[in-house]
Amino acid sequence: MAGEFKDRVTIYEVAKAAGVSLATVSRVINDTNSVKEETRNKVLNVIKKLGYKPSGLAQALATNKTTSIGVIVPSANYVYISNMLNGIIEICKNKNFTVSLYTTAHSRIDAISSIEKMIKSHVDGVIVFDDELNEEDIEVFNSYNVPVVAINNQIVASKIASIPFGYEHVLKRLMLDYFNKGDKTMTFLHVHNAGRLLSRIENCFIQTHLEHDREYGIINCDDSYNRTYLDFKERFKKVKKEFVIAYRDSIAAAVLNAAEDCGLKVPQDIEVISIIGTKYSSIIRPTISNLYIDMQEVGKRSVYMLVDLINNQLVDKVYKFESYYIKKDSTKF
Amino acid sequence: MAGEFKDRVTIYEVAKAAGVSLATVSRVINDTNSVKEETRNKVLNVIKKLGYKPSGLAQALATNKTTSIGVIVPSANYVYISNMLNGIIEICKNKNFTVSLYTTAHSRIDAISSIEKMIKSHVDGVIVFDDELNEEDIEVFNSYNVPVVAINNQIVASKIASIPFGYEHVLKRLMLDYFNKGDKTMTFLHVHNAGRLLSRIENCFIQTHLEHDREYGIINCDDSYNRTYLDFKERFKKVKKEFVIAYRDSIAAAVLNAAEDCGLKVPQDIEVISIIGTKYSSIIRPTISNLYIDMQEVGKRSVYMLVDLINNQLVDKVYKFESYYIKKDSTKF
DNA sequence: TTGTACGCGTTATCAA
DNA sequence: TTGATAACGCGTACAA
Repeated sequence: MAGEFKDRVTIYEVAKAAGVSLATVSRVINDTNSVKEETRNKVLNVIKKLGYKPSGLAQALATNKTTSIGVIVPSANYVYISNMLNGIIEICKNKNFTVSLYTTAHSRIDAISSIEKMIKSHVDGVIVFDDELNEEDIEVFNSYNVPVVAINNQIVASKIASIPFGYEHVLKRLMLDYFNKGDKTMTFLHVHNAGRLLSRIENCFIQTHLEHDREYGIINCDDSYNRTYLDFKERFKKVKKEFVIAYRDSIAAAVLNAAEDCGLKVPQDIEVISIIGTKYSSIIRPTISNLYIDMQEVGKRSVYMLVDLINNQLVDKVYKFESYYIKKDSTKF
Repeated sequence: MAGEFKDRVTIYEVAKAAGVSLATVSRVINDTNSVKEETRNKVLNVIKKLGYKPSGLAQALATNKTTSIGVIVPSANYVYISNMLNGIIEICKNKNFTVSLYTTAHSRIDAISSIEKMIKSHVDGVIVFDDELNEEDIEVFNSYNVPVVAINNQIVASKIASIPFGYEHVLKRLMLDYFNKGDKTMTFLHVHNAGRLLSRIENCFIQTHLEHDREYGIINCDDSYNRTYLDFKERFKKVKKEFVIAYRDSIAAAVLNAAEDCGLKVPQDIEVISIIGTKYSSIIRPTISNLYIDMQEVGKRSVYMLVDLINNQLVDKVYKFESYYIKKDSTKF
């Protein structure tokens, strides 16, 4: 429609204007081979004058490398995920990779379609932190020769590396310790469809209680601050003593706020821990005891591993992150 | 190195296997023109059997469309930004666009290099929410014919749309109201290099005070919970009455926590508002009065506008988001 | 309805 | 040190 359309400058036009062949221009761009200083400068000047920028598309098509990676997560809206994302992006900047972001919103359909799109777009590698995708799905990438780093998921395959999280060990020790010194029944907040990590931890929770012949509670809870707050305001009308294990800080905060609003004391009456601690664990009052993994570091590490995987020089395909317990004011110990 | 390299299936192999020309395969893929039902099925079967996925690169090179957009923000680590990001991604999924994410970390060098990369990678459009980039920088995109939606930044140019934020109006009314009913001096937390939005608001703050011949305070503060908390713990040894205007929830929380730890009452002794409210305004206790804009909606709107801009059918190039005041427990009014 | 041939903007191989 | 020229994988007039 608009007549002022200004076409992209191509390598060919640069060559013409500089009076050389396009091969020479290509050499200058990639400073490969040797080009006479004189012609190099001539070409560089023309490039600057014309505002030429090589087409990443054409380069990618010719070299079979896009220097872009795909990242797939359930949502960008969780603090621990954006922390990870930030780590990923930071290292990608150093390594000159571009990040394409895909979210599943806990929908398997979205997850599958994301895989399709990534393969179509020739990403050089993929970082997966999403429970909608199982081992089989991830191996689809491999069949298209796309390396994958799977976070919170231990998979072994040729072009797949993984970063598993260690929560069970710490949690179990925490629980055993509490069995000795604590005075409350522990209740686990089960969230429907919240992924494998939470399930694993829930299993650990149950298992440990069974092994030691202890009573425990499990209650369903929405993955929402407001719902959980309301549920617990109701619950705390009857229950006056409880140790609650919540998935995230927001959920833990909902329990804490409900407790306070019901006149219960933390940690005397109610104790709470958050499994995935973030900086909000220290901001919210009372501060929330939590199991911590530095997600920014996870993000960084995942890129390091992926880049090595892409270059066929990754030695150790598994890099485990152990969580550690940070005692704050929401628990006694 | 590894011998098990499996090349990508191309349209040509599909054509050969199906006994048709590659043009026909292309037609089937894009269901353009008419293809006989019989041959279509034949081709589709081969596609499925071979696991063929069209190369986005080649398609993009041929059609001059990448169906990908670039998003540039200071960081993925702020809650209000990830909210926006989530909105952007959601609509992009609907519209079948891929999102490439760039962060500047408040570095102009990073910002400039992001622009370069986006242009190289042929993004169909860009969403800019970053103060490192000024009007001139953004017009670079235009010179390469890349449409831009600028958030929190009103720019007029042919292929640029903008989403300005309205804070001043609400803030001013709030202050005037407080001049009448309030009992404290207002202090503005100045953050070095925090961008135009905060500067604008600071100006409004000063201006309004001057106009009404009122005293006011401005203090420098780091964009960090911990630093701010420590600073205010020190400050509240002397200052016992203050109305503080903070940029974000975390910073506001730092002030609130410091006040509490100094034995000051909120909102009797200390009042606090957060300019960019998020869900944490309601989670943190006391809850934080704030100026709210639904950043998820901003994100969605920005994509709608960008897509229209790309298709040359955007009618209104400016869509303003007005903030509104949400009164919580950290202020009296 | 189908096939041929060219173009998209690069890199890379081979000669010169 | 340079220049032709063939890929790279697709879309699309044009012709059949």
